Amino acid sequence: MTANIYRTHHCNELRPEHIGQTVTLSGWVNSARDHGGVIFIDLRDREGMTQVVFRPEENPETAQASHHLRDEDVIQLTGKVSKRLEGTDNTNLATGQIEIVVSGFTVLNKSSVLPFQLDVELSNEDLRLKYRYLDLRRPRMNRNLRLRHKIVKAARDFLSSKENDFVEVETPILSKSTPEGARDFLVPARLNPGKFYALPQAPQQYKQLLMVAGLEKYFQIARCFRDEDLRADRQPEFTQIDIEASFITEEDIYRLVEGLLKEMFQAAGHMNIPLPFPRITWKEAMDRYGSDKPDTRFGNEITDLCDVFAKSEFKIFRNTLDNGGVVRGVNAKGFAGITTGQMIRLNEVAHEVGLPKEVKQLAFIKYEGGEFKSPLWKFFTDEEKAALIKKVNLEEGDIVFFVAGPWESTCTILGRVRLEVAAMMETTKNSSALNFLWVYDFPLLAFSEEDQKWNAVHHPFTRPKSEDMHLLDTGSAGTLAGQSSNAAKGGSAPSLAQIRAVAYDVVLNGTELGGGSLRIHESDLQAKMFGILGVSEEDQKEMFGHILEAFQFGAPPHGGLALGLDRIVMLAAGEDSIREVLAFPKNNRGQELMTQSPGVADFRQLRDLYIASTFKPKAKEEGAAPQAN
RNA sequence: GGAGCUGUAGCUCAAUUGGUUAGAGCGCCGCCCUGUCACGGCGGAGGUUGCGGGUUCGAGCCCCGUCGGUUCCGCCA
Repeated sequence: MTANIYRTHHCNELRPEHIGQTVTLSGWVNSARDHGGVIFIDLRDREGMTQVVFRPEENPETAQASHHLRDEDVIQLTGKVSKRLEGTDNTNLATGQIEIVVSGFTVLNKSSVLPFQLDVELSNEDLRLKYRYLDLRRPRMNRNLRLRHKIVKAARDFLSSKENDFVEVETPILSKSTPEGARDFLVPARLNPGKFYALPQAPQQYKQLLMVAGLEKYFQIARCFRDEDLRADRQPEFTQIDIEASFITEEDIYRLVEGLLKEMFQAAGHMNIPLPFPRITWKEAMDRYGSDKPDTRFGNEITDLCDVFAKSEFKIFRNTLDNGGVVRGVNAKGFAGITTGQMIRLNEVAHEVGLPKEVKQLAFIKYEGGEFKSPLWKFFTDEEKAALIKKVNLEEGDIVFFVAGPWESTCTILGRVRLEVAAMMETTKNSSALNFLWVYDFPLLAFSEEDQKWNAVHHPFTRPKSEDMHLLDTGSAGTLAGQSSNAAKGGSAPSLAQIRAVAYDVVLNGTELGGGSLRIHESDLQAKMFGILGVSEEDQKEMFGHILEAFQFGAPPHGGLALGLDRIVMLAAGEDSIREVLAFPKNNRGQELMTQSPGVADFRQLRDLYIASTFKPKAKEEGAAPQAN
């Protein structure tokens, strides 16, 4: 710290070797202990705390004035570093062997009583957000912000190092709307009446065009914007570490990102991160974990039971199997003691993610007290029972949940059940494991029943695997829906659904940290993709003409990835919400409660922008006059 | 858009089957206190139980509506 008129040292600096020196400190009153005579103050700054003492017998006027100090007053004081009295050292304080005997002080700013205490956990998040500048004074929040800085710095340093040599480039925030993906935030363009900028959902096109520009290695700590509903790990504006490089393969990306994440987590104090990360295909992730972002910190994997029930006479299983569906289960080890409430909750969860309404009750078998308990048991033959017990390793105290249906939704449902059981059993509660994982070979396309068309799973610039490239021609407009249902039944006819992308996600403990892909760099292939996605040639020209044209001027093969910085910091900090690692986050409705954004716009502002709001506030009651509050 | 949880003093929470004047801790204010470190002691202030309606002799508690918060589903290329 550089000494200046406010202070010669910070509050976590003075040690016994400073005894005898006259020092000046500035900071906040963390607590005041007024004994009537002698008064103690813990003075706090961002580095730590130092006890200061006011002694009436040495400086009567100063001591008298100190009676009026209250918590969170900002003061500047001068005094002599002294050894504490015998037996009064405080081992909880780094500066606990010394204290400052104050000769004089100034109140720089008096504090009113705070709306909440800084030393007590607060459950009212509204209040925390309204007074965020006070909330951030608390050590935990202060630590989180500084941790975030360290992690970002580690990322910058790693990518900028001589060895990696990436170039940080800023791309526009005022950008252009794209048809695919999330809802855009729009900004009216005053100089172009009737037109709008869109805030970027990601710098995707810009970074690819930087590759065409010959930059070869680009990164950016990029703010991204998506106007969708919020979650604990989703804010309307968030930060990505955005990376793109030319003349590389996915192996280069894996190696780079593994090194990068290791550096970032090490900066946060997590030292044991073995490389390389394990890899799993999307298909296997779905098969075993029912998720494209598996949490591998615990077992209870999904077991396929099609062979066990291949000859089953049980109607539901029979029909499912005959229609190309699957029967699968999850053995929740040691969860036979499930409560009624938990069972109800599990059913809700299963229905939320697609268990058909007709299936009233998630099927189960539990083995408890040497007895098999199940509504289904009576439908199974002895061979089936024996095969089942063996296949899922059903032991005393276990409960197995079953789902029968199409492969993907069956896996998804069981995957959610698996996670919910783990949450109920608090399986990962005290785990410090960091299970990094690559998920690769994602499908390129998914058929949307809602839109009745094929959509890009990752984004429209994603490169199909070369061995699947020929399948791009299997899609012709009239047969798309038919192919989709064929794929859903696990049919083997050539289908757009079977095309794999050179796309990969990096996952940590069941959270997607980021994802990327190799890109299309050929204009004809890119045009073909847009065609499959149902973007008309006219729209292609209008919305993507620049990128299609760019790909005709010597575009290098390229690819990249984006990492969700907020989530990374959240996990590194051990927090459950990214709001805890953002200085000024928004609440569930996208409001920032401290400044009260978003706010209303003045009629003149709107007029300048050539826009008018069509919003009509709901009338409270018929005939009731609107009330000001 | 849907579901769960939730709303009581400045903060964190309590209040038996619906039953007297809605309590506690912390904080705040006043007085006392010269070695504390979450200092201590004594005293005090502070509440339209989110809001509106209903049931009841009686509602913080039950019912309906509404508003806010939060978690999840939908959504998030």
